[in-house]
Amino acid sequence: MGMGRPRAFDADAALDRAMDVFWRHGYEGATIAQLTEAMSINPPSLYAAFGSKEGLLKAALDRYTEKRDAWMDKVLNAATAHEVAERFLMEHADAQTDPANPPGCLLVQGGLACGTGSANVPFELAARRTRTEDQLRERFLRAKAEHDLGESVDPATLARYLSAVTSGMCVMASSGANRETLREIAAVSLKAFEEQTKG
Amino acid sequence: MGMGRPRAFDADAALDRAMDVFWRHGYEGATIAQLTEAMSINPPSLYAAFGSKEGLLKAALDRYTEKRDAWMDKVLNAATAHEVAERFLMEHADAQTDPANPPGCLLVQGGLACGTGSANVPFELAARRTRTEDQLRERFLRAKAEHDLGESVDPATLARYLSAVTSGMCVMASSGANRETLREIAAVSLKAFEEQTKG
DNA sequence: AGATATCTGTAGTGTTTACTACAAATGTGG
DNA sequence: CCACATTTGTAGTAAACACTACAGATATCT
Repeated sequence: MGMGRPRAFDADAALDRAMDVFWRHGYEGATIAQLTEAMSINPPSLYAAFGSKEGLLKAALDRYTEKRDAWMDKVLNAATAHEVAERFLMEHADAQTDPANPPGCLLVQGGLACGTGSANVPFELAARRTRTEDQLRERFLRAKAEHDLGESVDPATLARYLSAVTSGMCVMASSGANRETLREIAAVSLKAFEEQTKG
Repeated sequence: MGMGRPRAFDADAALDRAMDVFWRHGYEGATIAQLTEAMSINPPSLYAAFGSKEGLLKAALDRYTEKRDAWMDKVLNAATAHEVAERFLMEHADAQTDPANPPGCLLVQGGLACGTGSANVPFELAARRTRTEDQLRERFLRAKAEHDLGESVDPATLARYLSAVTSGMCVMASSGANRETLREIAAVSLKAFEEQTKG
């Protein structure tokens, strides 16, 4: 028995195109027509490969997470907690204003509030944001064990603070804030981090 | 000549209901059917009073801004820049987790990215967010003139930082962060503010 | 080569969307 | 009480939406 006609498009390349559309217009604002055009495929190919619009989003998010993990590894591998925070903030400022991508971050631009038919999309995005926060907390926990951070420091608070600041930078980037502006915010935030780790 | 049949609903009360729907589902996620049901009116009444879905959003935003201005007055009337920052952050933590409203802030939940047919909605929301930032900057400029803030302090940076943090708190509130968590973030942010105003 | 399994492109499907025509209702001014 | 101006409820409309039936194309395996 045969194995069927092979797929004529590269799924990962197509996902990169879809990612861009979701990023720019949000989940609900992105239409199947826009997605298929960007991916250079027809609707049946999209549905055969990803099942549904939401399935496509999840696949795109998986790919996004893949890239983000590689990026986070470099951040988390910094020697000290302070340097982790600095890299995290500054790399975010740069990434969110990278002209190669739409402004901001897909995990925020994708949609914070959706219609009743897409109610779980915001949850899906929130879960992926939480992942980043978890990674930071784990790293700061390790820093505490290594006596890089003091006993009185709460890793969860630090992680949440950094997560909140970068989410806020997302919002500002989406409304046109430039790289310098975001770096400025990152620099001020880093001072709070320093102050928090002293106490 | 007569003045026509009078309107049978209270426009401001109806706008409060519409605000809630936009807040909970975003601009694109909110349907006319949901809006008319929440407002307890029929579509023709909605369109006669507000022109279009986008017109309704703007009217709801005007009402939101009205309430927000009253709230900001109390914040801006604090004696010192430090107290302004403290009130701004803490009041935001409370407001964004007020059970009387959907979580987060309408100006962020409304929609950061929209479809091509609603492309100016994100701009409309961004403009209103900028207004708050402008108010803060003006207040810090005054603080500088009053020697409450030092010569080397940049009011624009301070305002942008606070704006970024509260936007980030919005994102976290929308994904379920509770009041204590937001207050914690506010407290850490306030330290950055203090540190920034010392330098 | 033949049978089989999957993909591709065309051309749709039913549903939901924002929005509205129209006639009845209800007020004001003369 | 009557002409007029505006609102209200019913019942839609055209367009856009996510999604798919189907037939032809293209590969693999025996």
